[in-house]
Amino acid sequence: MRKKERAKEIYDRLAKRYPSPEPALHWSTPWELLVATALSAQCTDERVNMVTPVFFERWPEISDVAEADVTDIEDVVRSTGFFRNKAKNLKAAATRIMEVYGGEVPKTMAELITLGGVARKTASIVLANAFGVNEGIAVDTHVKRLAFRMGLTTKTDPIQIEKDLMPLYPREQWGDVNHLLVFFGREVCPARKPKCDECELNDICPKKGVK
DNA sequence: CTCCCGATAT
DNA sequence: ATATCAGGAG
Repeated sequence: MRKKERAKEIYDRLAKRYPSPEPALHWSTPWELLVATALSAQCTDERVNMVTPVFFERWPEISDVAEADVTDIEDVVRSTGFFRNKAKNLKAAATRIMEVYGGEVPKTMAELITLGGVARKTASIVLANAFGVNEGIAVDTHVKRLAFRMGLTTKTDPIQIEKDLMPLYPREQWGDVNHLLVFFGREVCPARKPKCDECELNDICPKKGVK
């Protein structure tokens, strides 16, 4: 089976499994999604969802974060790991949004990645889910692993993987490609013990039973 | 390439 | 004890 056909088959089967995929992170505004996604680096979404309510109760507005003491932010986000980087980045991002973007989260990839701690992955998540804009495919640890195992890429660099994936799917599906691969990665094809015996992609998986 | 880094499963 | 979890920057 050709790569593009396999890519479509993967999407169709997973879309049937997950009819209305939505982010597992809890959020209600573009800023909240940006914060939640930034905190999710090397951390489970479950833990992020424990931290963000505390974060947004303490600093409800972007301006509150811009003016907050970095050590206070560190205390709140500590349990998500990389807490010094995350606290510093969020304060810097909030400050830049206030000073440069009039207090509104920018709606383009080019602008979003100028914020501290926001690269293509986080920007793609915010754009697709908060603004309904597909400028890229968010390549996180799950997308990276699934794309490799399913033979959709041979690369290891997320930017290169994204370039391999984008031509395989119509732009309007880019946001869902991320969701579907993330959910399926978590439930059926995790890093350690993939459940190949109960996998509905088993017959089209180049790596079935391997690794 | 290295470093950042806590929480949890194995 | 080690690997992994919705990454990003120097």
